[in-house]
Amino acid sequence: MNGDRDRLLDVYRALDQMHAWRGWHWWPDADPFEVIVGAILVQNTAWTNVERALGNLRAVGSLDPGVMAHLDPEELEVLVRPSGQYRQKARKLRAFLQAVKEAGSLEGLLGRPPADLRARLLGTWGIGEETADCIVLYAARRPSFVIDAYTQRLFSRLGIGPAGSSYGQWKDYFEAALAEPDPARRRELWARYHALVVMHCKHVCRKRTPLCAQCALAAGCPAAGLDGA
DNA sequence: ACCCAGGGTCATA
DNA sequence: TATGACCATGGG
Repeated sequence: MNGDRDRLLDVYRALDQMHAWRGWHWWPDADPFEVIVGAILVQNTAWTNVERALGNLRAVGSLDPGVMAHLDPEELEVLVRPSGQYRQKARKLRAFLQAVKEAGSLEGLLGRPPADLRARLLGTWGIGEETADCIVLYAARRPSFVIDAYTQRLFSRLGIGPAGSSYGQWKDYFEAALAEPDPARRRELWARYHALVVMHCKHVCRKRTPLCAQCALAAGCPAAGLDGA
């Protein structure tokens, strides 16, 4: 529906005006493999912890699929330990490296048609829908809208969203409402949209300390009355 | 001493 | 399909 698109673009512009000053120290232009490692390590984890783990990996030159693949599994666990759930995360990284191996190369894997790539990622142990979409969007740089807990929380508050509540329903809703004829423009809009949502929720629209009265979205946000005395 | 963070898997009903 | 236990570190 066209009204949905307009509402989403209004929110987009509001978020952009609020957070553009923060700069773009987010994934959009980072190295693809680093994006993928970050996407796996950040699962249910604070980003500051992920930065430590990425720092460890960088320090030993392992932010490279070929190098990481030759690490001792136990050594990999030690390196990613600060990101929490370190045994699971190390196993997930090795599962992804196996997928790379089967595809021949990282470029070969990321170069597959987006739907094919997404299916292959979902077939990899430790990669679910959100992580797969992050990889398609920010590493392979193809359009695929990312849904996360922030997105559902923010837009539920604003009374915007699909009929159902499953990941696929949210994804389909945003992709339909924010359609663009040109794939490059589509990817750009979706990438920036998700980045803005994350920035907004990290800095403003947090669950325990809603600051909606100070937020440009306050007029449409039911949580606006929760803060203040 | 809690609570929770940019999820995902597995077992159960 | 849907809910719950589990993973585990570090910051507030």
